[in-house]
Amino acid sequence: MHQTTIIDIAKALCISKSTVSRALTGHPNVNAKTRDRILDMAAQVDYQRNQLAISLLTNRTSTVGIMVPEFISFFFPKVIIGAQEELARSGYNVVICHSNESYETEVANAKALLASRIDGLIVSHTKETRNFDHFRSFQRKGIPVVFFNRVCEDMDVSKVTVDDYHGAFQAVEHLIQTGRRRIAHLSGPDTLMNSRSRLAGYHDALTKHGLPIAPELIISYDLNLDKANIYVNHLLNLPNPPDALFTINDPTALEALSVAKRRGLCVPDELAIVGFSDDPVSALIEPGLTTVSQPVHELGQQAAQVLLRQLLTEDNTFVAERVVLPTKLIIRGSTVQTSTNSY
Amino acid sequence: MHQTTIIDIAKALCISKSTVSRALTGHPNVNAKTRDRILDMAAQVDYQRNQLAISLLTNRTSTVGIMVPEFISFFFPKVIIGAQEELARSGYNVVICHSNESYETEVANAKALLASRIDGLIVSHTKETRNFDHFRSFQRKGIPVVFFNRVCEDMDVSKVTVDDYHGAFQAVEHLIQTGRRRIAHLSGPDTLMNSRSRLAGYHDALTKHGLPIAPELIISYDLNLDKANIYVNHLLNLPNPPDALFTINDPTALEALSVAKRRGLCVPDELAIVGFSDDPVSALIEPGLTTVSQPVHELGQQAAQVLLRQLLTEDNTFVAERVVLPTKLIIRGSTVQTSTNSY
DNA sequence: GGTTTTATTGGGAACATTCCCAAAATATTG
DNA sequence: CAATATTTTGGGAATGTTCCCAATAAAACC
Repeated sequence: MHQTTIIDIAKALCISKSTVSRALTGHPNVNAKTRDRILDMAAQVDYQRNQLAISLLTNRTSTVGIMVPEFISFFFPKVIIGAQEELARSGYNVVICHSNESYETEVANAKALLASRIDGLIVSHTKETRNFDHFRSFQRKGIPVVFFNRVCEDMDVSKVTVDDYHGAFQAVEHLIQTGRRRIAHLSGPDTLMNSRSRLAGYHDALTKHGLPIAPELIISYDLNLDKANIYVNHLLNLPNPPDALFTINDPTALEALSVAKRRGLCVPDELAIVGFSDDPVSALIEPGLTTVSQPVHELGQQAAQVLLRQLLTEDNTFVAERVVLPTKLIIRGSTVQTSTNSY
Repeated sequence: MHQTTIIDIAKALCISKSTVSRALTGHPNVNAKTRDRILDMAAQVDYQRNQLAISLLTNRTSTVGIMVPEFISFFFPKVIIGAQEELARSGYNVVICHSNESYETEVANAKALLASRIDGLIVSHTKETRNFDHFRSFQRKGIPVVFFNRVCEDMDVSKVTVDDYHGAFQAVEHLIQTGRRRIAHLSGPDTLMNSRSRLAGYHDALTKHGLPIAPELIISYDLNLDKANIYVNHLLNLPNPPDALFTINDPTALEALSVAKRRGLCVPDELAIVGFSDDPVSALIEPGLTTVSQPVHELGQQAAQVLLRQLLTEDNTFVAERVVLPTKLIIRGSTVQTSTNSY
């Protein structure tokens, strides 16, 4: 099926395509009467410009790609919305790819985005990603890349994260200050920079307060929630079990909470639990989950702003930016006995 | 910055662009030796085909647009994933637009998708949408449209939904069978077809069991969660308050649950609550929320399959399909006293 | 070795648009 | 009214690719 083009309009009105183009793009050098006739005709045939042709000619798509590993959790959608709002303000469209935590899919998505000639890329990589060549392709071709949340250390590109180290440090310090001494950490895979940072925060908080690092209390897992309860049970079955658990994220902490309940453990008295992210669910359940909240929407905004700055720097003078947003410890019933269980 | 083209490769090897094109597209009529040289060179310069040029020429983008009103809740992301899996299998890319429940944004998104020449559209409209002309544009231009979840009655296009009427009917019947007599309904805006269907199911269940329709117990609201508690409180403040509440969706039901708790009402004894959708949170809270679950992932799959069938029917012989997926009532503590509160 | 067949290659149109430059039409000036 | 200035219009190149058709090169046949 043929879609109406400016040539169709030109023929119908017996004028040249140049004039039609001028009228439709709002160029001033066109007679008012002619312009009206053209606009009328365009409306009548429901003309829609062909962005493909324009992008091909101008070598700009006004489209930014956003790649995320998943978007079932609240986190990535909210980041995307933050970024999108910011990008829309500057006239950029967004195409969203989710890799389903699969490296293969991520590489395929990268190729597709490259072929579709996006102007920039905002990305959080999968937990499987060890090789970043598919992202370096963008860099080589002069397409700005901004990493967020899960960033690649080795690439000289802009990165936007929250202060994972400090958030974890605060969380663990809170557990120590409320009297816990055997604090376990259910960590993420070491492919993830934020996972490593949180582990470092955990480590340093213990050390600062003179507590030993117990390797048997540190478990790194692949974020596959189905397996979380296995690891939590393993920890609780230890001869000398932990009195507190700091997890890589809230879903894991919620699993832990459910395991603790199933085992008849009293939370927070027998086991204190702290998550990371402040998932909306964490405030709804009982006891409420103590967690490290991060400015999710702002994360997206900042990533977009950094990218926009780079898109506006046409020459190659742009230097990679590093943005670190603050986290905040939210204390709820999973670490501190609350007088009331109501909301 | 200039990206490598087949012409660059052709010049470098002193051959014609036609031969390069043939080699890269896997056309058989090219000398094996020449092909190897071309593929080597392409790999060396990290050549990426320009999809814009190909799409312009072939008049096909192999891209499907998916428009949703929001994607913070678990529902739409999961539908999108279902659809995307299915579409990827047939070699289609997906571009996702969310309208943030704004009609203006929806129209703007539709224009952008039209300009970017998507091959097909899967859509759930905003709660503000009363005029569907921006979707008729696609139809007129021969671009297949499939509505899901929130469908437009007046358009002759394919539609995929769950059985909202029956789901609501079952939910209300369950409330009646467990002894409730004054059942309130917190409904969605009447712009939404599924909202109207659920209201009809509520209505007919009451009628079937000889219960009166009490207009003061039916409130239609705009799904703005901040206001939900106002309406719930209003209902509970009635001289003759309801003993059960059926809500348009789970987030609303969760708000109601929280209001009931704040008021010191015992759920389910003094107030039974049923939601719709089976949000993951509904199983985690206490009491668990009784709700009507829908096959979310399958909804996306089916929408994609219907669209794919239409995309393969090149002539105009395709007739609109209507798919209705079954719902299932999940009974939890918010309507029936459970012996244990554990998971 | 010449002729026919087959394999391989190159040239150019087409896709829809913008933008530059020249041409034409109109308006302004002396 | 002629000369000049201004407005308005049209023609054509360019964007990167595929595909058709013709041209060339190589192989096969008599």
